[in-house]
Amino acid sequence: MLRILKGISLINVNITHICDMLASMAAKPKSKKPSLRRRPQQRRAHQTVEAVLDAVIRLLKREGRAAITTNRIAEVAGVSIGSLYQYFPDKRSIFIALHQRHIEQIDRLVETQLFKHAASPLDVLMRAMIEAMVDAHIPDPELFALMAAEVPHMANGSKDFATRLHGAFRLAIQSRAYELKKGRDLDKVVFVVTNMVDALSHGAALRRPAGLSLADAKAEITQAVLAYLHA
Amino acid sequence: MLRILKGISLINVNITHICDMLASMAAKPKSKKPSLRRRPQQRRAHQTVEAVLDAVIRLLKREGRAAITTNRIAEVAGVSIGSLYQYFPDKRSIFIALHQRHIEQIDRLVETQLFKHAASPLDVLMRAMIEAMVDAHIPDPELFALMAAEVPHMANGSKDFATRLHGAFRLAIQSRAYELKKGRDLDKVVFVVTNMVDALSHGAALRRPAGLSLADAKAEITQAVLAYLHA
DNA sequence: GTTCAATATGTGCGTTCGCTCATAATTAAG
DNA sequence: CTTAATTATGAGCGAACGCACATATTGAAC
Repeated sequence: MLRILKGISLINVNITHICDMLASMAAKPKSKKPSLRRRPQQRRAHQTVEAVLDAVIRLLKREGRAAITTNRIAEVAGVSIGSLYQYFPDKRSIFIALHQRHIEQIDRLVETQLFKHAASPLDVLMRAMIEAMVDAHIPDPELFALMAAEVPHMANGSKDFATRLHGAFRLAIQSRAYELKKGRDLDKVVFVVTNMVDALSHGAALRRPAGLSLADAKAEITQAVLAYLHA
Repeated sequence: MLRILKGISLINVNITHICDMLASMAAKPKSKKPSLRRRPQQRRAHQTVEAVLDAVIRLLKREGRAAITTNRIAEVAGVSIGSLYQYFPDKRSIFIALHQRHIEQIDRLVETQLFKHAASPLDVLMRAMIEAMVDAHIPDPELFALMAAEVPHMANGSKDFATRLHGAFRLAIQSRAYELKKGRDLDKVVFVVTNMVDALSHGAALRRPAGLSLADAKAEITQAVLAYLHA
């Protein structure tokens, strides 16, 4: 998870200046943007980084998007603004780090289901993946919108999230293609299923009507996906 | 100098009403001062307002979110910053107006289909609504994300967009409930269908894979929705 | 023509915000 | 202990931005 600034075995040159120089000089060809400026080595440093990321989420929920300023983040995190900038080169990198954290969480979840149900039929796997996805979006439903807005076009180092999710579902469906009716276009199917699950997961967490329980929502989403797959 | 931007406004928004709304909204704690914001009465005033709204879209597509500042909006619109603030009390109100414009466009589209297919079976109506929705999101796919980020919690005067879309689909499905199997929960069905159509419309416009034509995407979305409805 | 309201202009003010830097405190290692 | 690396601090700077205001221009009605 931690991106390392490679090649800084130099003695004690100001790392800040090196990063700034690299950023300004090679902004075009070097798309490799580390999310961290200084690599935390001690326990308290890790705590600082985590505190900052958590503070963003807390601020977002408590005071809304407009309140998310670097000074306020540091304040809510209980660290000084200077400490914040020891580890994050700029404000955007904070969102990128948060984004990566989220991506890796979802990624782990999906892969766990793929592995656990490696021998299960399509229906069982789909049900499991949908349940996992919905659960994953329950704690912080607004987080997705925040990151989609602040991390423009997934310009960070990691691979585009939608593409990865796409790949996971492609894998899941492709290996069970024999369960589908002959002649169905895999590209279309994967496109529709991925968008369905992603959108309905967010919808279930964020816009679920009052009278609809979470379990019922999951079941209904599953029904919809399976109905399409078996059409 | 006044430049006339010949953007074809998709809809015939009543700017007057928007401005009235904005004015009354600004006066939450009983403003002692009359509204400073002007209500456009002449043709050039309407052109100014439209030019501003169009400029936001053009800026978003050409230079991204970060470039959208009030001064830059005025510049791209070919209007002075002073003129901009003659009609919009603050920056956020620009996004609200844009949001309103978009909502009314979609609203009109959906209602048109509801009316046109008042006597059609569910399948025909659904197909028409899906095609209309996809078409509506083709011109400016990134606009949705922008407004979702800038217009927090749909705090404007009009009714929440998702709720209205929800209502339209409820109407469409409810009146044709006899086509559905007995015992299906209308709330669940409407929830799933609305989210499906909305998300897949955006997906088709924004994330459609290279090898998938628009027509094919529409057809596949329709198939998915109908498969679920007839499950 | 005259007159006044409506509209247009853009300089610049006040504020906010991202971020730097000099310095101090803490920890690790010898 | 000493010493050096790591981490923490926060006042404040420069830039950008939202927006007001004083002024100029245009349009409509007579």
